Amino acid sequence: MNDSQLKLENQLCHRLYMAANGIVRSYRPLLEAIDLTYPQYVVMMAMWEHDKLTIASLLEKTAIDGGAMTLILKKMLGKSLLDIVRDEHDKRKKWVTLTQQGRQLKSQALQIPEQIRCGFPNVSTEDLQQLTQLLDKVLVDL
Amino acid sequence: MNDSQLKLENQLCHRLYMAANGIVRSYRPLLEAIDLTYPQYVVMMAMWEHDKLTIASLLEKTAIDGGAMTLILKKMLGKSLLDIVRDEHDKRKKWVTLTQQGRQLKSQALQIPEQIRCGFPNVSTEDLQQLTQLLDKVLVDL
DNA sequence: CAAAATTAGTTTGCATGCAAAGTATATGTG
DNA sequence: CACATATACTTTGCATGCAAACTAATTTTG
Repeated sequence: MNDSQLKLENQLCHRLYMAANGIVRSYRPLLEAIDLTYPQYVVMMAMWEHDKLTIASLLEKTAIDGGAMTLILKKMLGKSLLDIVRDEHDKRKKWVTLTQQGRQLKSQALQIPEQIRCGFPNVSTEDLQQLTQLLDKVLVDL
Repeated sequence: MNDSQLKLENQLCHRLYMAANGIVRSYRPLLEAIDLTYPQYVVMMAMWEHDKLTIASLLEKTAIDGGAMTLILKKMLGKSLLDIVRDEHDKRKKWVTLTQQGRQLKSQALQIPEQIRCGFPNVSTEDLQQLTQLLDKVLVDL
């Protein structure tokens, strides 16, 4: 067996780990300005796109852990960014909707993607496309 | 402003987030067999490669958070995987070394990279190389 | 050389990620 | 219709990730 395969340098997983943490870290100052954590921002993006979702579909779209989601939504409720109401017919379900305030926050978030993009001058648009395709290949195997 | 840029589907960051969490998750059953968490495994890889490191260089090589590292090393000490001794001349420094047991664990870990690899039939060797290169571009901008 | 700045680690408080157990509600089966 | 399952969430316990404050020791400066 080749133990070069155990070298940190050769671990795709470790590169992903560093890149994912690093990028989330680079969002932090921008998100602080609108008082959101990164997972909260992910929830907001899902909501801005769909306006009304059950918690289950929110979990599916965001890939956030269920247990964590309960707390995240609780925090966001406290900030009046969204409302949560139980489904009339299926009382297990809960519907999440944006408040006026939650909807308005979108205008302040619109500039974030571009600002983040500017922080990665070394990554070209083609690089981005390739990365997207390759990561999707990884994701289908998960 | 184009609000398609705020769609979850278009976020590199979210793909990285899902891929990184997902891959770490796929390590879990294999690492459970040798009683390591993923960050502990990362520390072990660094140690197998270098045999003796200060905590500072371990932090640099693994990119693990300092506060977390203290706890991780404490756990690993408890499992007798490594020893930690204060530097004679610079009493701020601490040296981490592998115990016999820690060194021996490597033989059981040698098969992990290949087993993980097998879990991603959709990702070719070239894909892996490309991903590595692209992630390195991201990493230099962090 | 003494004060200021820096370095190496630890501690603390908060926010997840994750597995597993628990609750409430619905649905499927006999 | 009663019971076993399945579904949608919540709760709990543990392990980080992260920023900031803190301690101890070393180095730099004036």
